Amino acid sequence: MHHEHLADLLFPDITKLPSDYEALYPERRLAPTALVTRLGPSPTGFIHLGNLYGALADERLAHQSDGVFFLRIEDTDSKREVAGAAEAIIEALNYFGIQFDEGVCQTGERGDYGPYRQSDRTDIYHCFARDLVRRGLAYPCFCSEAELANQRSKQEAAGDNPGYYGEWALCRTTLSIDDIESRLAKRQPYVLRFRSPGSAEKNFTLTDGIRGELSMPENIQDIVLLKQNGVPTYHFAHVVDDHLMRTTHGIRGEEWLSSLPIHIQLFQALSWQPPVYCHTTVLMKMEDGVRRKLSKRNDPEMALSYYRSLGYHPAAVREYLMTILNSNYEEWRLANPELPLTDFAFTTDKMSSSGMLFDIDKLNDVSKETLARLNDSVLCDFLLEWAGQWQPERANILAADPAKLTRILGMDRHSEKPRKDLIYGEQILEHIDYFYDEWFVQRDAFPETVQETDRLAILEAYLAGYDQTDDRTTWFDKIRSLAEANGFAARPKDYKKNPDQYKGHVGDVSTVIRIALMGRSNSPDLWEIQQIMGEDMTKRRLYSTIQLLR
RNA sequence: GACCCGCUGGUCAAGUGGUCAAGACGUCGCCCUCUCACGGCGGAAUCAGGGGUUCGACUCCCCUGCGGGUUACCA
Repeated sequence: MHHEHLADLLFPDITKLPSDYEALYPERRLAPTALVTRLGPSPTGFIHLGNLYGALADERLAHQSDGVFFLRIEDTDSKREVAGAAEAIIEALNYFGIQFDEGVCQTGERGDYGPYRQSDRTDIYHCFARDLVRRGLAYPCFCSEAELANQRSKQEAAGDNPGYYGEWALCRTTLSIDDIESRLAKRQPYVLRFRSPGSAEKNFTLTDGIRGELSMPENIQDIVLLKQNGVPTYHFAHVVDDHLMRTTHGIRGEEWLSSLPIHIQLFQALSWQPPVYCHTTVLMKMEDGVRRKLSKRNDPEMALSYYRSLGYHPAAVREYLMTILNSNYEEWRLANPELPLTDFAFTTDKMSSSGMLFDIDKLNDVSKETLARLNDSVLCDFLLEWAGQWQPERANILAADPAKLTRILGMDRHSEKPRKDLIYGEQILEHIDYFYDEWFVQRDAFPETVQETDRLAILEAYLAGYDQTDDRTTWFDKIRSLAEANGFAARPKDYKKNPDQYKGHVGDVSTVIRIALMGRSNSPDLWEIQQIMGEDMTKRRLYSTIQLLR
């Protein structure tokens, strides 16, 4: 009976009963196969690739099953909180195509299972904490930080596991109700601890959505439920929330695997069904020959903003993430190049349980394939928008003639075998900068194999015979004759057969023209480039190079 | 230290007792070709190690090693 008394003592202001909340947040009226998932970031202001990786899994699982995906802000640690972080998270995920159905949003909150910020749910946590106290499953602990530290060193010295459990859980057993009452009267600070019913000898098993059967020893730690300031710990808060918000699948990082016994025990203590936990793996990188977890401090490529600022298309990042998220996605994509990724049947059991290396080469390849499927004007709009945000001064130059930019981006991309050399904004700009006088630079030198006098002769003859209205074959026939006239083979094969008879072949000649026109020896189809550049720029570039050579 | 998770080519991986151990990226070579790109063909390259169980182990069990995580009134 004194549990009841203690509960009243600790939570005098709590009037609602657990059953009230159960009624307030009833089972969702969804199809039995519908999944309810959530993203529960803490608002530290930093959102990384790992967050997006998990969010994409959450999103797919919920939406492909006609379920619900919601955003819950887990702000129980005010020390780490950054103002405006929630909005930043929403905006960043939104950019990469992740939409929430429910929870915290730009304009506040929406949904019937809120509030969705843990800091607004104190009464709810206290109600269930009170219930645990009432049932003898939680108790106040007055041990100070110093006492706990002291105890921990004793445990270490004795070779015992550290923590607040069994014999070491002093406040669990030694405190009488009178003791507690007088300490409370003196306003002595305390935390509320869980009275763990576990035993270290016993194991429990459960099925992880990703890892399958898991067997772990029961939790025996009397973990903290409510901190001194009355705010719940993650352990307690997420259990209450996931139940009341009727979450069916809890996708989270593998760093939570170790505390799974705590969470399962809490669900049992509250007589609730836990969600299907799905513990994802961490993203790592290779450094000095060893695998290392990707860290936000040292690895800029961890930040989502990194990809945004470089101008990776959100669809490319999503596509890459899908390939590492589900091992059969790539195969599916190969068979269905045109389908939206939402047509893919995503499953948790195809997710990897071993730590994977982040592979920028793969991302780039996926990005090439993705951009190849985008039509020119969409790509153009994307590039303009990206540049506008991250490179305003360059954006102005591009935006002056969007039609030209569209043509540039469309070069050689409309055949059965389109070019796939566009990867991300920054790279694309570098790729096409020769179209703009402001960015034109002599990147490559003339080939050594072509004498200086020949360079000049070629360019002079080319300019003299240049006709913007030539079609592609006429134009190239001119180049062939130009090559021959200057002692170069009209066809590379002729040169290969008799290298001694020629100075080089038509390829060398067009390289000279390329250098003059674009400052580089490699480029897409020269004729098409000239068509886009226009007669004026083409002739001007040829002429100024001729001047230089003279 | 203890506990937990993981370990197939350089990378992502398929595989669930019997396979010449898929595929993709990367890499190398060849072909196509005015360069680049695209595409085509081909090559090199993998079951962490050791014990079991079994007629037979990448697959099951144990040990070791390596990597990661947890061990907070952070999440």
